[in-house]
Order: sequence, then C-alpha cells, then structure tokens
Amino acid sequence: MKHAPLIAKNHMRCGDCPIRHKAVCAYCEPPELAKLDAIKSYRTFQAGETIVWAGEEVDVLGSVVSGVATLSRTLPDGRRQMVGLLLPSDFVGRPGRRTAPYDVVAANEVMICQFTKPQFEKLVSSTPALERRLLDMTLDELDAAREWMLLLGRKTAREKIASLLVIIARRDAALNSTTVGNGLRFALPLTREAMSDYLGLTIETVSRQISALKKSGIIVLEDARHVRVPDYVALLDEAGDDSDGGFIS
Amino acid sequence: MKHAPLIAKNHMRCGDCPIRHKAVCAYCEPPELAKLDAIKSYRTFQAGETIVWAGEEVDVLGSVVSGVATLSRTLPDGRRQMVGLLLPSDFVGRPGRRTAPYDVVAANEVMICQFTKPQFEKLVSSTPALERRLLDMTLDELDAAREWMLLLGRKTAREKIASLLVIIARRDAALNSTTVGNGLRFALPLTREAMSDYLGLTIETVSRQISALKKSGIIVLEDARHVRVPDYVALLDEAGDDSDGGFIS
DNA sequence: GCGTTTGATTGATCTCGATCAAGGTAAGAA
DNA sequence: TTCTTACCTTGATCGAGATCAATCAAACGC
Repeated sequence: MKHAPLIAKNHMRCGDCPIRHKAVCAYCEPPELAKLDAIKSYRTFQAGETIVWAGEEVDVLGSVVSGVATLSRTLPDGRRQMVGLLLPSDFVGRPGRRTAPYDVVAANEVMICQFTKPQFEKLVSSTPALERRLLDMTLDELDAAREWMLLLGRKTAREKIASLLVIIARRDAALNSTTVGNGLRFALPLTREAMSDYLGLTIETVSRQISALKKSGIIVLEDARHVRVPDYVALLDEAGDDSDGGFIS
Repeated sequence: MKHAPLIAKNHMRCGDCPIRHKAVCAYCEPPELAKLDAIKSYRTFQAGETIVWAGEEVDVLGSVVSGVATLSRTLPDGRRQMVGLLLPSDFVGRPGRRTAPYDVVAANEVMICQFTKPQFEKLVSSTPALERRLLDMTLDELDAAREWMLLLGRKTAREKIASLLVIIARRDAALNSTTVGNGLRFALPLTREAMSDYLGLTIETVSRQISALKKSGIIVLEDARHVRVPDYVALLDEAGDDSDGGFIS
C-alpha cells in the first residue's frame, strides 16, 4: 500500500512573517508579497476566545501564525460539531462574504497575521493570480470537508481517533519536522472535548479509544497532551483508509 | 422561530438552456452568456452510470440540466459515504483541477450541459466576474458540506431523514414550485440506498424512519418515491435546527 | 497548607441504530 | 401467466458508543 508523503508542499514566505502564508504561495508573483507585507498587522486571541461569532460580521482576514482555531456549528439544544480546524498557515476569512455561518474559536493562544479588509480585497481584485489562489485554497478546504464527512458518516470511533492523530501528525511534521527515528512525536493541540466535537463522539469515547490505541502499542502517551507514534504506517492503517488521512492542505 | 425562504434566488438563463446555470448568474455580464452559449453541448448519462471515476481525469465540465448525480467516497472495505449531491443547475467539474477524489455517479438519467474544457477555462481566465462567481459557488458548496457535517456528526436518524427531505423539498420547489395549499408534494430522486449513503445510515434505518415520520403525520407517502408534506414548518422542526436545512445553493 | 476548578480516565448501564433475517411489491422477461 | 430481479418494509436481536457516575491529577487562588 502506498501512502502520501508526510510533508506538504511549501509555500513562499510573505516578507518577514514567521509562517508561510498559503494565500501567497509559489503561484503568486513576488511583487504581491511586498504588497501584502505593507497592509498587514498582528493580532492575538486568548484560549477560548471567540474570534468570529456565527452570523456576525467577520472582521478578521489573514493567516494563522501560531496556535489553533476551530470552526464549529451548534444546534439550538447545544449539540456541537466542529466543521473546520485552522492550524498555522491556514487562511481565516471568507473572500467576498460578510458573515460566516459558524463560530471561530481559539483553541489555545492564537496569533493571526491580519490584512486590512478593504485593502486586501482591492489587492485581490487587481491580482488575478491571488484570486485564483483563493479559489484553489477553497477547493482544498472543500476536499478536506468531504474527507471529514467520510470520517463522520462511516468510520468507527477507533478509526476516527487514528485519523485525527494522522492529521495532527502531518500538520505538525510539516511545520516542525520532529521525526524520532522512523517514528514521530507531537503535541495534541486540542482538549479531549474539542476532539470529541471534531469527531462527532463524546469525551468519554475519545478518552477510551486513546487508551485503547495506547494499550495496542500504536501510540505512546507521554502525558495527556503529548503523543509518540513508534510506527507511523501502523497508525495510518488504524485510520481505515489509504488516502492522505484528511490532510487539510 | 424564523425560517429561511423556501425558494432560492434565481439565476440568469444561459441562452436557450432548459435550466438556469449557476455559473452564469445575475452577477455576470450578459455578453458572457452568449460566449458560453457558443461552446456548449449536451450529454446524457444513464441511471447508475459513473460520470467521473475517483482519481481519474475529469472530462466533464458544465451544469446538470436534469436528473440527479451523486459524489461519493468509498473506503477500501466498501463502506461508502456520499459527499455531494448534484441537482439541476448545479455545476459539475473542478476549475483548475485535473482529477477528483470521489466518484460522480448518475442516480437516475442525467443530462449535462457541457462546455469544452479548454475554451471554458480560457473564458474564465479572461472574465474576472466568472472567476469570482466560481469562487462564490465553491464557498456555497463548502457551507453545504459543513452543514452536512453537522448532520452526520450530531443528528439523530429521524433528524437526518427530515433534513434530507427539507433539502429535496427546497430544491424541488425552487425548480418546479409545486406547492399544494400550504403544503408540498415532491418526488424522491434517490433510492433508499442512496439516502443511506447520504446520511451515514443503513437502508433499514432509512426505511424505518420514513415509516415513523409517516406514522407521526409529518409526511404522507403516496408511494415509495413520492412524498406529500402537509405542514412544511412541522418537517423543518423535525430536522432539528433552524437553519436553511443544508440547502446546497 | 487546603479547597476549588478544570480536564482526563474508568466503570456500569442503557439505547439507538446496525445486523441478521424474512417477506412484500412492482416491473419486466419468458 | 409465472419467474426473476430490484427495491422496499418490517421483525428480532446485537453491539458500539452514549449516558450516568465516580475518581483522579494538575493547576490555581487563598
């Protein structure tokens, strides 16, 4: 069985940003980088802070520099389902839309490299490559959402947990490249509750399945928030499919 | 509780097409309609025929004129999850992508108004309004996918069925406007099996929940494929949330 | 120190939807 | 007509994950 490469393609750095903005990648002309550089500023959100309320004006537009943010929808009776996960280099904001139908919440301390909205939109209009890049990113998000639907609709609790670990491992490796021998080590940027919202499970089931993967030797729990994976391929096999494991590119 | 309007916004007709293409809507300049008109042709697929195989070259690009097509992903062991539903006026094809990670299958006889790929892509490059429209449509699909994730992750079987009926009712009403008093009547364009793939359930559960909704008086089954809804708001309430019910606009 | 809070784990039990199985119904072929 | 096939329905039982509940551990304020 062939597996997708662990490390994602790189994106060009925007000026002195501590991350690689996906919105300005190799497809864009270098001059655009300087233009983006001129209209950006940084903004920080605390863990638990809501960055965007569902239905209200979206006043953030930029890239996640550090930390993790979640997109989630809530039913009137309180049931919650996470519908998106924003990790460093992911884009925040909806080009051409005033509002979003979901909450954006900081899972831990989040720094965002923010562009001023009117200036960014002016830049987009005058830069076809940038607009095409936004379409490309949105298609990637759509693919990720559809992979996620397969997970929610048809995978077992154990497969769901393994799939989530694969996604986090890939994203972590793409940013930090902390391989240990032929294994991996990474931090879980989400609480058990956030994981349960992601996977359509309860906290208890998440906890039990993580314990089960530990007992099977697939993962080693250093503490509740740090995981070692001795054999990455074994974890991939637990995830139940041979695709890229729902990598949100 | 306020509910979204039943009928979707209209889209401008492209020449003599029997449907309203979403790709060429009121946002686009009228001259573009004529240009699209010049590069189109019609193509028909039989029920059950695969229009696009997962991973293979996508050689279709256009709009669904009639019939219903489904997008679905399959796990190696055969478990299947539908990840998209294409009804008349929906766009088929992925701008700027060679392949798709899912199968596109005709649920019944499907007619597609197809554009020649290189010419359509040339038109898109030279028409910023069209490119922006494609981005807008992709964002709509993303919103629909996320609504669907909420359904798959957190709704009960009964709520799932009611939500699907709402989606079909809305789409049907937008196209045919067949209201009956303050109720509705429409055909189910999907088999029970396709519904179960859509909702992450088994055929048996779909059948049982439809029977249950019938017994509750929420719906009337004229036969296995035709439904009457005496009270649309009652059905909406069964769907479990006050949103637009996952309307794929 | 101690009490409180927040997040994680584990156990006991229940329930919704899956699974296994048997029939029913309508359309089409021989 | 009867046989076949595809699709749908209903019943009986099972089991994965939810729910209810207790315990534990680390962090924090007083």
